Amino acid sequence: MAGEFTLTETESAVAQKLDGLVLDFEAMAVASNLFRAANAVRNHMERTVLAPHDLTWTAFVVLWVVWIWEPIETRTIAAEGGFSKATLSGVMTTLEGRDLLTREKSTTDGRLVMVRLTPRGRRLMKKLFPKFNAEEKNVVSQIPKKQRGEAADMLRSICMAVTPEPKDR
Amino acid sequence: MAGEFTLTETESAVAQKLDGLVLDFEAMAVASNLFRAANAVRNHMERTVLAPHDLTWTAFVVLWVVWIWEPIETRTIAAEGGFSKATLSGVMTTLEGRDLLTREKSTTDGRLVMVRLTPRGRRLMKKLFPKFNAEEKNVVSQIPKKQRGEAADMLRSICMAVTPEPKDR
DNA sequence: ATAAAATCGTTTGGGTACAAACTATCTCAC
DNA sequence: GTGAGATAGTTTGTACCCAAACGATTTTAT
Repeated sequence: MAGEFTLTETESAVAQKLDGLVLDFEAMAVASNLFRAANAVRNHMERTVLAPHDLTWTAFVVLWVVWIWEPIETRTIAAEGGFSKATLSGVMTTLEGRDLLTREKSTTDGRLVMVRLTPRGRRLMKKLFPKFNAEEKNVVSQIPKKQRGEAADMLRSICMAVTPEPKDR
Repeated sequence: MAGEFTLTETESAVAQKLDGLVLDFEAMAVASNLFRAANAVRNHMERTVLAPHDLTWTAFVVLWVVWIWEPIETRTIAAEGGFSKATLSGVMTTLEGRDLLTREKSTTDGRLVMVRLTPRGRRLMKKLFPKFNAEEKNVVSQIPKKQRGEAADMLRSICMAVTPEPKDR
C-alpha cells in the first residue's frame, strides 16, 4: 500500500468530517484499492519490463492489440485498449516514427485506417510479451490460486456497473 | 467490457502467436480487467460527479486527502494519493489558483510545505463527498455483498506484490 | 564547526489523455 | 442522383503524469 494511514484511521477521520451521514466504507475501500492496485501494477510494469525498451504502458497496449489482431482498424484498437481515439492517434504517430507499426488507408472505405506491425514491431512483441506475462503472473501471485477466477469476475462486474453506452470515447 | 473480442477469442489468438510458450492466461485476465475497471470507474466518476464542479479525478483525490488530514505535508499527500510529487505540484498550483487550498512553508522545517483547504474548499468537499460515495456504492453494487471485503483484500494483495521500496515516486 | 549526504518541493521536458472542433468519406432517404 | 446525417480519424487546447535535474534546507559524519 502506498498510503501512510491505515484504513481504520481513515474511516474514523472521515466519519468525523461527515458526522451523522451514512457512508459506505466498504465501497470506499474497494474503489480506493482498485486505483492503488491499477497504478501500482502499471508503474511496476513500466519500470521492470517496458522502460528497457522505451515503451510506455499505453504504447505497449497498442502494440499488443495490433500484434494479436492485425490488420486492425484504428477504432477497434481504441475500443480494445480502452482509450480514446484522440489518445490513440498521438501514440500511433510516435510508434510509427519508431518504425514499430504502419498506417494505411483502407481501400474499401476511405474513412478507415488499417494498422499493422512492422517486422521490427513483431520481433519486439515476440520477445517482450513473454516477459510481460511473467510479470503479470507475479502480480497475482499473492492471490490464492483458487480465487483468481473470482477476482477477474469481480473486476468485470465493476466494469458492467459503470459502463453506460459504449458510444465514441 | 470495452473490447469487442471475447476472452476466449483473445486467448486463442495469443496462443497462435506464441505457440509453444507457456502463458498464464488467468493472470492476463486479472491484469487486463484491473485496468478496464479502474478506467471505467474513473471516467464514470469524472462524468457524473466531478465534471459539474470542474474537477478532475486527481484534483478530487488531492482535495479529499487534504480535507481528511489537514494540515498535511505535500509528501504525505503524494504518498496517500498514489501519484508523484511532480504531478502533485502542478495540480496544487491549479487548486490554489481556484482558491480551494493553501500552501504554507513549515516554520519548523524550511523544506516542508503545509497544505490546508480554504473555507471554500471545505464547503465543496462537504457537499461533494456524499455524492461521490453514493457513486462508489453504485460501483460495487454488482459484487455480492459478502464478497466485497474479499475484493478489497485481493486488490490490496496485488499492491503488495508489486510495491518494492516506497522511495520517492 | 563544517563539509558531505539526504530530504523536500518545484521546474523542465517528453509523453499521454480526453473533449470538442474539424476534414474527409460514406450511407441512406427521397 | 443528391443532400442531410452519420462515421472515422486527426488536430487543437487544456490538464495530467512521471523521471530527472534543480535549489533550498536540514541532517549526519567527522
